Amino acid sequence: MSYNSNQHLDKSENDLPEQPGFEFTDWMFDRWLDENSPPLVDSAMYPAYQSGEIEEFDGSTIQQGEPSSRDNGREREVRERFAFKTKSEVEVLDDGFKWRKYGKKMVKNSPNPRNYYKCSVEGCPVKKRVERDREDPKYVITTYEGVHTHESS
DNA sequence: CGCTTTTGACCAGCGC
DNA sequence: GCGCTGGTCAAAAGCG
Repeated sequence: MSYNSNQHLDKSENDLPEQPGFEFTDWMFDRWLDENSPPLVDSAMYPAYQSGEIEEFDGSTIQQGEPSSRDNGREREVRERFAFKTKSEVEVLDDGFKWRKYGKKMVKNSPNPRNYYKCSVEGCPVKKRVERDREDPKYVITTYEGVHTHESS
């Protein structure tokens, strides 16, 4: 497969999909945000990722990366994580799942808060994190963590 | 009424 | 140790 994750898709805000029930398409792009970045994952892969059809990208497993300096040799729970950036004025994008917000934090180096959500379906472990881009407030950064154990809606 | 959101408290890891 | 930071909990408030 050949996804071009670095390509900045230039679409206007009018191109935002209808809600509800929009699908992840190429108007989004994604990337990991910290220096311990796991491989880039194109948001176009999301549906396949979600359904478990793919687990790899560019030969690397989509997960939380190798133990980094932060892990300091300890065991780390391996979870899938998945981030992308979106041009949007609304932070909460309806992705077909039901989310319950459970936290809000101010992050350093940014005037913007970060919001923590959890999937509210029975025992579903998926979490998501939403924040605005530090230096370009027109963008919203969404990070999914985990895989849904159920269908959407 | 049954959920969600809000919000400060709490906790654990890490650097000093 | 202590304090900072990022992540989570939970009690109360809010809303359909």
